[in-house]
Amino acid sequence: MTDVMDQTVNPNAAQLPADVLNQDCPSRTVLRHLTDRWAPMILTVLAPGQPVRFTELRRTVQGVSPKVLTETLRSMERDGLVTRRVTPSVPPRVDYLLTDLGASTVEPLAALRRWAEANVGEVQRNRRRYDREQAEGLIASPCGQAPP
Amino acid sequence: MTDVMDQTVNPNAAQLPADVLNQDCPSRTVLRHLTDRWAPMILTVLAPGQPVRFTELRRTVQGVSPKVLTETLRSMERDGLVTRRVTPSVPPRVDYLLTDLGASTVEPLAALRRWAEANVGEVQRNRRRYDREQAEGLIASPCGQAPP
DNA sequence: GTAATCGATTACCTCAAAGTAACCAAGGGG
DNA sequence: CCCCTTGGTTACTTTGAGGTAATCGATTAC
Repeated sequence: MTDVMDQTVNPNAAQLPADVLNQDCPSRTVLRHLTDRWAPMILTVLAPGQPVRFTELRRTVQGVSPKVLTETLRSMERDGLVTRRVTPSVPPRVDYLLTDLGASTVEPLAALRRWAEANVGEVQRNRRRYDREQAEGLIASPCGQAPP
Repeated sequence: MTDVMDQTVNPNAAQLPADVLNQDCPSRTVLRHLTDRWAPMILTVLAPGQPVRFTELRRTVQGVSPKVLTETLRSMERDGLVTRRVTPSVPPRVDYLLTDLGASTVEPLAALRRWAEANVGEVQRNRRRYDREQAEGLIASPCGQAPP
């Protein structure tokens, strides 16, 4: 659960301005958690501000296993992005909701998600073109003969 | 190099609007590449628009190995985010520069990077508080006696 | 002659993240 | 009596992303 990179490796880096390009800057761990496999999707679901139950999250974020969903939510709770609210009942009810800090990630992450959704077509075309050109270059020269 | 998720698993999902929450939507692969470990940092360095040499990239993005830098750049070239420009000389010179598509990722990714750099302090405080509260709950009850 | 440069590639290894499957308690419904 | 529910946990396995170190070829600088 705890992360090796949570601590600053180089003690001299402690009070310098944060810079993800700097190997020792702890902002790298923050960026990595934000870009964890499931975190952007979870934050997308929580973005409207309504509390969401564990099982509903599990259904909405398609393909996530309960183990990984729990782990990711714990990590986000530890970072202060979400609040876990337990209602003791049978069956138990647990809601997750954004903190103010978590809510401030919604805009940047939504922009990234929108970019991916808007440009998936162009990216796929680029990939096909690249793979085709790679194959051409490897198999034969323009005249149908093997390259020198 | 090629990616299993590059193809749509469910053929019926082909022409639906892109949605990262959908397990079969190829936009998920796009989002994942954008959030690859080194991609946001590489795009940060290329953001100004000037071509950047391989070795300069290697120096600026601290901690990246040549192998992984090559892999990441290839993947970004395949997706159409960067252009690789070779100048045959001795020693060889290779520049990388953003395509228009790549340039359009700069804003969203820079916003994410800025968030990480701006909030690293608060996140670290949250982590310390969470870990402290966890330790308290596990070790002793408020009266110094073991919990029932 | 030999060291350094650049932009890789290769083989190999490691480790953390993710996946799988089983199980839990405490009740309610059939 | 058995199974369903919720929100997990545990143990185990898999994967793949990433890291390490060595090497390359062609040339210039020392």
